[in-house]
Amino acid sequence: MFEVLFKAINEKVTLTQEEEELCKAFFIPKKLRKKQYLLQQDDVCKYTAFVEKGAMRAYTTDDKGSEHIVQFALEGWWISDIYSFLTGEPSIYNIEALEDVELLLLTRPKDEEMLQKVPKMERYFRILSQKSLVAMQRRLIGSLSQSAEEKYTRLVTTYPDIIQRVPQHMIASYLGITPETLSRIRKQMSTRK
Amino acid sequence: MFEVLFKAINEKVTLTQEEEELCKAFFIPKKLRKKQYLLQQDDVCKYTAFVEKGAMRAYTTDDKGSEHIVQFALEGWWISDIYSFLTGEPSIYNIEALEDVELLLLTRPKDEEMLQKVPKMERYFRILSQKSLVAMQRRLIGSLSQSAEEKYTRLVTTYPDIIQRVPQHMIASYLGITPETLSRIRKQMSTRK
DNA sequence: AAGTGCTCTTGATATAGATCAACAGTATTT
DNA sequence: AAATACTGTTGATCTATATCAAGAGCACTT
Repeated sequence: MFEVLFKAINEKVTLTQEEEELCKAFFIPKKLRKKQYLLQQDDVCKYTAFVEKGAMRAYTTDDKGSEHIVQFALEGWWISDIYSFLTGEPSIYNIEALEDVELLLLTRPKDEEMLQKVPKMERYFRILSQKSLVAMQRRLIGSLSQSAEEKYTRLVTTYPDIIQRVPQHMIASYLGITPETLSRIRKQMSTRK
Repeated sequence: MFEVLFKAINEKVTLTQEEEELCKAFFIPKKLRKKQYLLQQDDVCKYTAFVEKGAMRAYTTDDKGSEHIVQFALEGWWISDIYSFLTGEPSIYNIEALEDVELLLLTRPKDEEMLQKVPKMERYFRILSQKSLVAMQRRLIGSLSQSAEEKYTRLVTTYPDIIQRVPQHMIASYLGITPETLSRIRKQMSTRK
């Protein structure tokens, strides 16, 4: 149940056996079936979720009704709307299960309590957010400077597992291009080499 | 010298007088003249900088030679290439003073030492990176879903001070559009209302 | 086994924004 | 005070990608 979580955490900080046990108490295990939602637009994000198994996505819908995927999360990743989670403001995101998933949830009070009792977790989350920030910066620069094909190629090489498990039109939405364009690009790439 | 810094920190965590004094010792004050660089592409980012006074920018140059601005930093902001700073890998960014600036620098060892001695700073940086992450997500979604005009309008309303102090072609670069397009957009907007 | 959704593909056409080029003000430097 | 470098504007043309529309292949459901 907690294997993936502590494996992930211990890559960044080293928890003692006691600390691990302490932490466990704060998480709420939760299963979702494919297509179920952890969070819907305009609700407050009550949980930060760690994905033990399965795949999820976070996306917004803009005024014209088109979806934009902010993040995918496979096993070993965290997903939530931190802004809404921390401020209590309604969220602009939807978080949906793309497969049957097993999650470990933290509520706001549990999160705070855990940071109090296990200060190493403060460090863990600092490192984690800095890492996400770096990745997000890269993605932004990519979206400003790269062609649709370059963006796709980079995604394929950095996260091949996502390509395998997620429908193509969602990949397109993540990259900020239309499904049609992605389809044409893939065709080109395949006939070319 | 440290007014802006501690004002910024105390908005997120509360430091005692002793803690403030402790912290001070870790920072290296540094002045740069307009157009001087704190970091150049391919060098390792040795410092994380807090801007006490002035304005800076971080940018990359892509294969085709065009510049993409990742971040501006006015007084009260932090700037660095965290990735290079934390890993010791060469940086892909340039960090340049846009005006004469007064900085407070942290080296890697000083940073670690400070986190050890003043654990509240761990919390401060965690909160700070989460906030930056949220802002970065917003900017990404904007860049995927908004028209050039919408992006510009949003920048004007969220950071009016940046617009005042930074040349227009850099604003364009930050938004991921050409200077010509920005010029035309501004003209349109002004004649329209 | 037929029906109803998804998911992806392909074609025709439209468009926002890029690129290239020239020029005019303003600052900075010498 | 002249020279040189920035910065922003405007026009003409080009291009990557979007949009609209139709159809084909699967895969669940009943």
